[in-house]
Amino acid sequence: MPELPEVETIRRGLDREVVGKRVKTVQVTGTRTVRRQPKKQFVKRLEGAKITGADRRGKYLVLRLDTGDVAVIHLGMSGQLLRAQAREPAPKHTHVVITFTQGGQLRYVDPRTFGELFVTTPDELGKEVPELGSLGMDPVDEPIPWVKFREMLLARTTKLKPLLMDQTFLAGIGNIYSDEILWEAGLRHDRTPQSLSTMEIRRLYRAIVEVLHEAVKHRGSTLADQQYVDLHGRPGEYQLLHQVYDREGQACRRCRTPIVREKLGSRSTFFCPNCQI
DNA sequence: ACGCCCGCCTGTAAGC
DNA sequence: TGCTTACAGGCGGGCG
Repeated sequence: MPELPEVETIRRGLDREVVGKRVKTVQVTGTRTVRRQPKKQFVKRLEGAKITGADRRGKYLVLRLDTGDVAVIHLGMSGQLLRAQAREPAPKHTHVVITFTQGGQLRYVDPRTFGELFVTTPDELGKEVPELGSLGMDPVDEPIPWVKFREMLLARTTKLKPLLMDQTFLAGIGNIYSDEILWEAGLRHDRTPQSLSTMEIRRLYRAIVEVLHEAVKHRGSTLADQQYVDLHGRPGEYQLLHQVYDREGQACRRCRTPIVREKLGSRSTFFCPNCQI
């Protein structure tokens, strides 16, 4: 479900709501959510720890702990983190509940169970967790120098859409934002980096930064299924500004041409056949 | 090293 | 009103 803007919105919520709090108890009820280490070890390394910071790397959330460990959260397709009071009934598919000494809980809810939580050390993050060690630059967290972007892009031969979604190229972009970025850049999903003019590379670079920043500003995209909500259960608003994603047959806001949906593999790609060349 | 396809899951909506 | 099928923000692995 969530891509960089949604995860960043949740990170900001964690910064306000759980950083500074101390973990009292941890309950793991789901069987798949904590799968990288024994559940007992996960619980033991969290209980008693104070959360000292909330970071994001691509689509991963990293909570720093005063024990020196870090708690890593990946939401997969349907994961939610929700702030709640202990007396409120837990929603269906609540798999992990973290209760704080000051009261209140952080709940991990995930119907499809693709997401996961684990506790590790900062050292192992880069080494023993390969998907985090090989993450590309994060276009919101660290501005990418233009020259470096052009260099990185031209070193790859993958078509633009799968390249944007490749987490080792750039971290945080998924199916929604790759389509939105390519519309903004006026480029088709199947162009190769080598086919781009300098001006087109510049447009792509600018579109990546602009679309992601705008989406963060509007607190991410919540689609009809309401699966993405922030810590307080509130939806985002960037879906109102989507130009192509989930707009098959609707008029392009720039040229009125109907938006086309194509299947690439098993996933949908939306684009304007007139504006995107 | 790549691109494609599947599997991992549940819920919802569309189609018959 | 069913029952069945397709599809959904991610990712890793296996295949050719």
